[in-house]
Amino acid sequence: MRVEMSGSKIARDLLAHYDVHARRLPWRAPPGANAADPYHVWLSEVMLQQTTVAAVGPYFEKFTVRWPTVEDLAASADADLMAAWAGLGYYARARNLLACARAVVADHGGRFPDTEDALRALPGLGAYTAAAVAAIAFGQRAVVVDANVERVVARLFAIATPLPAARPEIRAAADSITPDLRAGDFAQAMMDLGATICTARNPACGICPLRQDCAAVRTADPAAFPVKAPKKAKPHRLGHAWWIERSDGQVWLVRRPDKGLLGGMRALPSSDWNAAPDATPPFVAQWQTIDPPVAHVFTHFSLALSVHTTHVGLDHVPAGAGEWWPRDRIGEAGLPTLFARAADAAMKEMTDDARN
DNA sequence: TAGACGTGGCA
DNA sequence: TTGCCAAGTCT
Repeated sequence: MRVEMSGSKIARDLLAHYDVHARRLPWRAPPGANAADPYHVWLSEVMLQQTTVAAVGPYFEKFTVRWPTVEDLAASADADLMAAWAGLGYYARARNLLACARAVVADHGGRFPDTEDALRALPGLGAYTAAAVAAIAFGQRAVVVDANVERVVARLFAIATPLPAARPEIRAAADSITPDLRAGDFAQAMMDLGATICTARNPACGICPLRQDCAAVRTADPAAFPVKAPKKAKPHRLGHAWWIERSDGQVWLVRRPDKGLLGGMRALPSSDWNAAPDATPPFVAQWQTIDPPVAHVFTHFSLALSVHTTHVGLDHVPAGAGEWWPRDRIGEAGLPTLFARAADAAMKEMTDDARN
């Protein structure tokens, strides 16, 4: 018989703290309730990838009201799902979300598999999410390592190897403190700790339940862990977008190719992101260029998007595939943020224009 | 395996 | 203003 049923001293200290201080989040089972719904756990985990709790909240609410079960989600039209995801970013997640829901229905009878390996085989579930769902929704012992856990573990063990080289070392250390029981609570407790106390900047070591267990708190600068490799500078790029407004108040929208930036999303017609300052418009007309361009920052480059507007008659036939969309209902088109801003700028310009 | 892939908040 | 950061995955 094991002496410590709940694993390491670290796990015991952390779980005791979690029992009192766990954050109440919409996708978590309330205290004392049965395990959380695997559909809710999966949906929230995907939404939370590289995304803050605050940003996810309204989207999780909207999705669970509109699609109460994984079967409902699997039956949704692609365009509806993509539009509902608009604004949350990393749109490959939305495409994979639908593919995963459909795989769960088609291959697993509408129930999520309960092992880490089977979960890992589903679209959009990588090492982290498969472990998190296995642990949180199904109570399996799984080593759940996200950026919070990396930070907490790097500090607990004062791991000086820089990321990403430190990953194997950090994972082994996380494994060593993960309990056999309550692995899901342990994972969530580690993430709560990372989000509220063991934060990236200005960690609150004074109130940390693990300060007695922590190697970094005994160093000059606990916040210096984890050590990170320097980042490369992000390039600046230029693009053009065209706001084509018909005399009946409708605007020409296109759908972007499934792969690549903002893949599968509705958008304004646009150039690529390595454009020359002077673009060739899609057709000859009187174009107004909005000044200044829309500035937007992506993960790997920043963009100055020059927006050009024109009016066309009812007889105008744009080249290529697309659809006319009422400008008054542009908010319902599900434009990603970049194009939503371009649309705002264009509509403001058109209004000012009409006034003069 | 390193780069592609969004967005908003904060210092 | 700029850079960092937030429950990563895919290729």
